[in-house]
Amino acid sequence: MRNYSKQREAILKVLHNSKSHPTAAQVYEEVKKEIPNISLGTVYRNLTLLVESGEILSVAVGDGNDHFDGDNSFHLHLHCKKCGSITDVPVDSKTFDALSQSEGFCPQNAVCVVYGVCRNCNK
Amino acid sequence: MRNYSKQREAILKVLHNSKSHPTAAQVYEEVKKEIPNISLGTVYRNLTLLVESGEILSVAVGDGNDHFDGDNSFHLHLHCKKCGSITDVPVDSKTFDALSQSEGFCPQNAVCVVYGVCRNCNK
DNA sequence: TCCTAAATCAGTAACGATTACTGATTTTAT
DNA sequence: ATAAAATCAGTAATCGTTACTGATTTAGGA
Repeated sequence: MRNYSKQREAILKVLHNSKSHPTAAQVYEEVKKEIPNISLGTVYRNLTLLVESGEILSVAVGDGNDHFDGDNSFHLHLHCKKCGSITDVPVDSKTFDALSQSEGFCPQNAVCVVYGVCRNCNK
Repeated sequence: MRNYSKQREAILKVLHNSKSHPTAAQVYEEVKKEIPNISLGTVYRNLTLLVESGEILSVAVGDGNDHFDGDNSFHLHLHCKKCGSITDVPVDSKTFDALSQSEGFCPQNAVCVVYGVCRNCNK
């Protein structure tokens, strides 16, 4: 039973209008432009709710902060170890083989996590 | 200029002998069996060093803890939202399409991060 | 519209995984 | 053997995140 909330709406809008995969703190700064007295705790709580409902994705790239993605479709994230940028790439069977050519991105390593329910828990 | 250290060796051995993708605290508990007075800080510092040198992988599944993988080859991780297990799966072009059949795993979502250096930073 | 219960909020305190610091110990190369 | 650099154990500090509080907003029935 989830009620409407202006704050959650604004947070979702920030994510839909951004391609930079902001952190919770960055979402907070951005959403403050629309709702100046919003609380950082509110941002965290709603980001968690939106991740749980599948409306957004949480992306951990190992820089100590969670990043959030308003695009919840299945795609890869290219994370640059120098500038820290996170770039979306659609997934197809050639993607992994052809990253250097198609994206000018030199892949060094990758961590992919597929979320779901395992065989044992499906029984 | 990296020196040998018995502690780092033992940590690496724990990861190579494990398929369960332990957290830092779990590595600490395991490595204490061999080096009882090892410090948790030492475990964290060496895990960071090993990740930086590419000898191990850090896998964030969104449960609040970093998990570590002694297998640094490119593969997927299946994370069960019920039991929290993390399972390795080799990557091939059919993998994403056939997860449910081949692994009995029902994929709900996925976050894949490819680490590397982007086009701009390669200039 | 009015009213009540549930949901959400802002603000703040607490938590806990991780990092930084200290002086002692180990490693490596001379 | 010795000295500089690396690493260590132990502990304190950091900081992203979560939990708690009493106040406010939402939703649905009277």
